[in-house]
Amino acid sequence: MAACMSSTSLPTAIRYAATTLDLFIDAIRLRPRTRSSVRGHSTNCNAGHAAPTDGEVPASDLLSRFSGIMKLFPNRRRAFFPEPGAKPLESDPFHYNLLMKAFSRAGRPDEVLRLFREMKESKCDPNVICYTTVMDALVASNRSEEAEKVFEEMIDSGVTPDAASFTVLVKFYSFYLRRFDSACEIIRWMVRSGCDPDVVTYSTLIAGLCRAGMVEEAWCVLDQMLQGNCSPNAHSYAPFLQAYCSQGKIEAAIRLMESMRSIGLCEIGKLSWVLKLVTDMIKKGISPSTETFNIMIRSLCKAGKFRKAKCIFTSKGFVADIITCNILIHEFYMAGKIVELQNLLSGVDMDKIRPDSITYNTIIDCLCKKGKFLEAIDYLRSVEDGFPSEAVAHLAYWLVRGRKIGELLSLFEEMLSQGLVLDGQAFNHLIIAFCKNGSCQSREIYKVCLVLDKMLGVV
DNA sequence: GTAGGGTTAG
Repeated sequence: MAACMSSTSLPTAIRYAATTLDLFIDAIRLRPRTRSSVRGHSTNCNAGHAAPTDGEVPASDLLSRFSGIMKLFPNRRRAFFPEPGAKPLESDPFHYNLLMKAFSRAGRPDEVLRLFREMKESKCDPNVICYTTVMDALVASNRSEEAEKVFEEMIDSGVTPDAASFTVLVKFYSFYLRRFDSACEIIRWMVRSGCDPDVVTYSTLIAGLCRAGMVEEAWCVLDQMLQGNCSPNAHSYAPFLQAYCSQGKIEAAIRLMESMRSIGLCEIGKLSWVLKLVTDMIKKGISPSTETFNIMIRSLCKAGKFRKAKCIFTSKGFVADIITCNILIHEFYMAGKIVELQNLLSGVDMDKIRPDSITYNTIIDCLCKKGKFLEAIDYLRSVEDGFPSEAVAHLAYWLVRGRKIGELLSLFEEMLSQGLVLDGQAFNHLIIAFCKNGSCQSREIYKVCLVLDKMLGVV
C-alpha cells in the first residue's frame, strides 16, 4: 500500500482539485515552474518504497501553491497556465508576485520567503509590489522583525516604498501589537519622506483603534485625515459603526449613520443598510422587519444583553426566520446558555423554517470550538439531508485542525459505505485545510487521499 | 496590461 503513494495519492489529490476547476492539464503545466522547489526530491516512485515521511513530499508544494492560486485567482488562471504552444512564462516580478501572494494566502510564509530568495538569486529584482507582498506575508504570521528587515532591504536596494508598503507596517503596529504610537510614527515618517498616507493607511489605523475600543482616538485620526486632505470613504467609517454596535450603542450608530448620509456615504454593506432601516423605522413608527430584529438581536447578544435579545425574540408580532435561529444558536450556545437556547427554539415553527448550510456550519463551529468533535460528527449523522457536502467539508476543516484524522477517515468510510461522495468543492476545502494546518506534507493527507480515491472509484 | 496594503471566518 505504501508503494507508489507518492505517485498515486498526492497527484490524485491534485487531479481532483484540478478537475473541480477544469484545471488538470494546467496543473501539470505548472510543474516546470516549481522545479527549483522540488529539486532534490525525487518524484519517481519505486515499488516497495516506504511511505513518505513528513517533509519528503515533493508534490506538496505544488498542491499548496495550486490550492492557493485557485482560491485567489479563479479568473486569472490563464496568466499562470498559458495555452499549449504559448511561450513559457518568464520569471518576472509579476509572476513571482502571484505565486508569493498565493502562498501568503495559504498561510505559508516560509514558501514566500523561499520564492523571494529564489527570485533574487535568479537576478530577478523584486519591485515595490513584491516587497510589499513579502512583508504582508510576514506580518500576517506575526513575524514583525523579519518584515521590518525586508522593509529595510527594500530601501537599501533603492526601491522606494509607497503607501501600500507603509500601510503593511501600520497594520502590524495597530492590529498585532496595538502600539498605536508606533503606527502614528510610521505615518509621520511617510509624510516626512514625501509619501502621503492614503485612505487605506488611515482606515487601517482607525480600524485598529476602534477594535481596541479607542473610538475617541479613532475620531482624532479621522480629523487628521481630513486635515491631510485625504477623503474618508465608507471603509473609514465602518469600524466606528462596528464598534458602536458591538458596544450596544445603537443610538450612537444611528447618529453616525445620519451624519454619514449627509456626506453621502451610505454604502457600507449590510450593517449600514440595517441601521438605515432602524433609523427609518424609528422615524416613521413602523414595526421593524425581521431583518431589523435580527441585527438588533445579534448586537444585543454580542453586548451580552441576552435578556433583551430574548424579549425581542418573544415579542408579539415577531416572526423568526432561519437567520434568527442561526444567530441565536451561535450566540446562546457560545455563551453556554444551552437550556435557554432550547427553550427559545422550541417555540419556533420548525416546519416553516428549514435549517440551511449556515445552520449546519454554525452548529459544527459551536461544537468544535469546544472540542466536541465526536458530537459534531454525530450531529452530521442526524441531519436529514444525509451528510451535506458543504457541512462535511466544514467539519473536515475542524477535524484536520484538531488533528482528528482517524475520526475524519472513519467519517469518510461511513459515507463511502452509504455510497455518498464528496463534491469537488468539499475536496478543495479539505486540501486547503491541510495546507493551512501545515500538514500538507504529512502522511495524514495520504491516508485521506486513499479514502477519497475509493470514494470516487479511482482505485 | 497583468500584481501588493483596508482582520469578516473557522
